[in-house]
Amino acid sequence: MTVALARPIVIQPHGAASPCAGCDARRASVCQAIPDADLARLASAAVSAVAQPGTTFIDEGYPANGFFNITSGTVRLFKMLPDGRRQILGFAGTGHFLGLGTPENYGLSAEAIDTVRYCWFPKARMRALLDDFPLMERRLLEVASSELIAAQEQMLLLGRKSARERVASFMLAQSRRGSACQHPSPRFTLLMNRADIADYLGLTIETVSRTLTKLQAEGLIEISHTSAVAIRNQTGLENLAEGRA
Amino acid sequence: MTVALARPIVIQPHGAASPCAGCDARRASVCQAIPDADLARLASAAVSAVAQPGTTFIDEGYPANGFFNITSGTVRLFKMLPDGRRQILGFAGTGHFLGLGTPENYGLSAEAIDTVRYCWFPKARMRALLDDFPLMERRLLEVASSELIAAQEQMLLLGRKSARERVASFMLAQSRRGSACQHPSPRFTLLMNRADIADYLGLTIETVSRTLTKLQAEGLIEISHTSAVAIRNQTGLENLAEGRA
DNA sequence: CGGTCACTTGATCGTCTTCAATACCAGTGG
DNA sequence: CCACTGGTATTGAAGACGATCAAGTGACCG
Repeated sequence: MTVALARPIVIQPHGAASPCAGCDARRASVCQAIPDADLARLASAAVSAVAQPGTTFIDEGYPANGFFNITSGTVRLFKMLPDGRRQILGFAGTGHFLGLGTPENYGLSAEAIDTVRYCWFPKARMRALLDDFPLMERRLLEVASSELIAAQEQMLLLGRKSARERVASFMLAQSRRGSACQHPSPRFTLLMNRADIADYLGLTIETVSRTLTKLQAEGLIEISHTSAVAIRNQTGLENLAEGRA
Repeated sequence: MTVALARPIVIQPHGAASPCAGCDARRASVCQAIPDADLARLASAAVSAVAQPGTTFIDEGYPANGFFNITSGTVRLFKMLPDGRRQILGFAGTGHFLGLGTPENYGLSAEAIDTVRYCWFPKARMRALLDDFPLMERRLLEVASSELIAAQEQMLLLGRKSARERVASFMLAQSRRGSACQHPSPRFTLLMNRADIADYLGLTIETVSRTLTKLQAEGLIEISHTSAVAIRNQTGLENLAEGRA
């Protein structure tokens, strides 16, 4: 079951210079807790790397030796059963912090969907960083808390929603992606394939496909080229997602 | 939809004396992060209260005005859909900390299964406590992390396991309850009814009942008086729970 | 003893899965 | 230019698992 460990290619061990200063992800990540003056310290604690599409860079069950901060690209996080069944726990994009809730061994696997760049923090250095910058620990607690909320929402979806409701919920969540607290955009691109969506929603590829076709026929959404989505009826979709329809 | 807010009965506002010193839950809770010398400070930040069986003391969607630490009893945590479908997210017992991941409004509801005693920390006082005892914040991060891991495990269960596998997983989890890192005990009592189990596992009462009957017939477990359980075949149950059977 | 409540058991039904075929698209080479 | 290939998505038909509906059992209690 366990896939061979594909080791990431290390690009540049962060040096005394400060690559963090110009990091696109910093604003959106836990690194925002580190003041500008200490960026060199932050940079020296991390190593940046790249994972090619399809590469697994965190393996469930393997010793947890560090933390990850995604600086670009998209990652699927998942758990597997011995017979190959897969449950995708979430998708991580720019600014996402991985490795939380990892006492000894990683509790999930992470695989690059497209080309993924990330910073890797060895466990000990992360510990030291947290000791010096309590604000970062507080930020981490916020992150963990919001992940917990998201996980609970997903438990409701997986345990109690129908296929239609799951797909509707997913589409709405995707439309909100990126646009933090702003207005969700009615047009967006799916970053993952049907298999990913199915394994995220606890369905099969076929059911996802059928459901999407149906939602389109009903005028709730519109899909072109399998990944370009437009929300046509926001409130209709919201009612469906919340089981009010 | 929303149940009328049943306000908890406040027993004693913690005073300068220190009820925390003799608290059974302290060892198992985030309060262990507070040194003995500062127990008075801890006690003055909290108010202890009791929730009668069936009482809802956290309401999803309502303003989050504080945190809870369970000192005795068992609580069901859940989310609901407008039409009444319920997903139980977990059960909280002695030492459990509630209110994490709560920015503005509570993201879940909490209901006492039996008589529940708890300490309530108003938001502001909790904030102050965390500022003064960074160790407590660290402890909170650990708690949040382990809850996240548990939630992810449950997502796998809800999304990808069969009814048999779910029930088997649940029974094993229950047998491990309490006995932290010790050997799981082969005999235990279910603290919740069939409806709770069903709503926790994303099944119906009938399916849970049927499945339990079958597992019993197969000699994997034994149930007496509907709530006294004995594990008869641990490894068989484990194989089933992990989908290896 | 009737009533309630929680659980169990049975019969039928529906949703989603499974299995299988087909469509679609990009890339490759004749 | 077009057949060929491989990967991904769609569509169709049949089947299974769990849900729903309904009845029955047993414990507890006034």
